Amino acid sequence: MTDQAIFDRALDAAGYRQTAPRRALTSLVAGLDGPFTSAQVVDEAGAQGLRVGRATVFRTLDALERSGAIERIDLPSGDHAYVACAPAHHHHVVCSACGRTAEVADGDLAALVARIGRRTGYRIDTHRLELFGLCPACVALQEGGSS
Amino acid sequence: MTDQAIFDRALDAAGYRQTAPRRALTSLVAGLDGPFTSAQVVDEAGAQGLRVGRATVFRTLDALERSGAIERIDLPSGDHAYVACAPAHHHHVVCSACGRTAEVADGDLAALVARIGRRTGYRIDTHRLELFGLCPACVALQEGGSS
DNA sequence: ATCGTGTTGAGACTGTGTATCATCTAGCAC
DNA sequence: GTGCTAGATGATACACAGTCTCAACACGAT
Repeated sequence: MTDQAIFDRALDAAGYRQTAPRRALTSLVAGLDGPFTSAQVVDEAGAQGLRVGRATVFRTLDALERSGAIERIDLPSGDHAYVACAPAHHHHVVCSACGRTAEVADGDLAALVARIGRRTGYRIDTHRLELFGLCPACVALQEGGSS
Repeated sequence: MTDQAIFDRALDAAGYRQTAPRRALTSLVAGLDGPFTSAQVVDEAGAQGLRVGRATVFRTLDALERSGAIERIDLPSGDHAYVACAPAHHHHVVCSACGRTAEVADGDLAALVARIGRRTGYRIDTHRLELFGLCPACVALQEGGSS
């Protein structure tokens, strides 16, 4: 759950116009927990009776991504999903049970990436680290339930 | 460039039958350098006059992935690609200019992942690290050409 | 209020990947 | 070698994500 205003401000800052469909979508997305796929947003928009075209959903997600308000991640299944996030460079841990995500500061990884660059001779520009597992709540639930 | 026999052996070991279409495809894939997409394999198969169905290409790539002979990576563009690789857990650095890849041992990352697990409280099962940049050859080329 | 430009929605389109199903064949037992 | 059977194949249809087009529209600057 994120504040819709954050999204709207990010879009505004990136030079995108404030329009009714975009506000409707940022509000919708703000109400979603965990990572969401574009299909999910399209469905949810339909369920809520928003009359926004599919293309607009993709365009708005794209705009949000460009303005740094959401980030695209790749689920282990190969699907693409988005997560709301702070604009700084960081990574996500995704709970494979409930979908909850946590952000992880880049911190130590930068050093590791630099080391890999030295070792392989590659000049590394970008990297992507994604972590999957169980969040504390789901770990507790599993341990409570399966004993 | 990888040895086709490695692929065939991997398939065999994983309990897959040796069939003509599979051998044709492993041979084709063995001749590809760098990461390749399924579309690329389909096209190449057509170009070489192999009469294998599209479905078979997908099935064979799936079989190769399951048997650990190739691994699926996600390009920054969001496309899915495959790379031939050793069966041990590791990561890839992909050259964004020529597509050449290098493998990076998991090594230090394991410690980092453990630390992230402790810090976030997540019980991390799997992770994915992908690095993109310029390989040594392309770095040299760029420096030579752009001065 | 006017105007230019960015945005919208509908639908056509492209491309990737999966499902179906009748046919075929690898590999095994004999 | 022959016959058998599970697994594999290819053609085709299908499902789905994402892009493109284009006429109509509306934001927001003036």
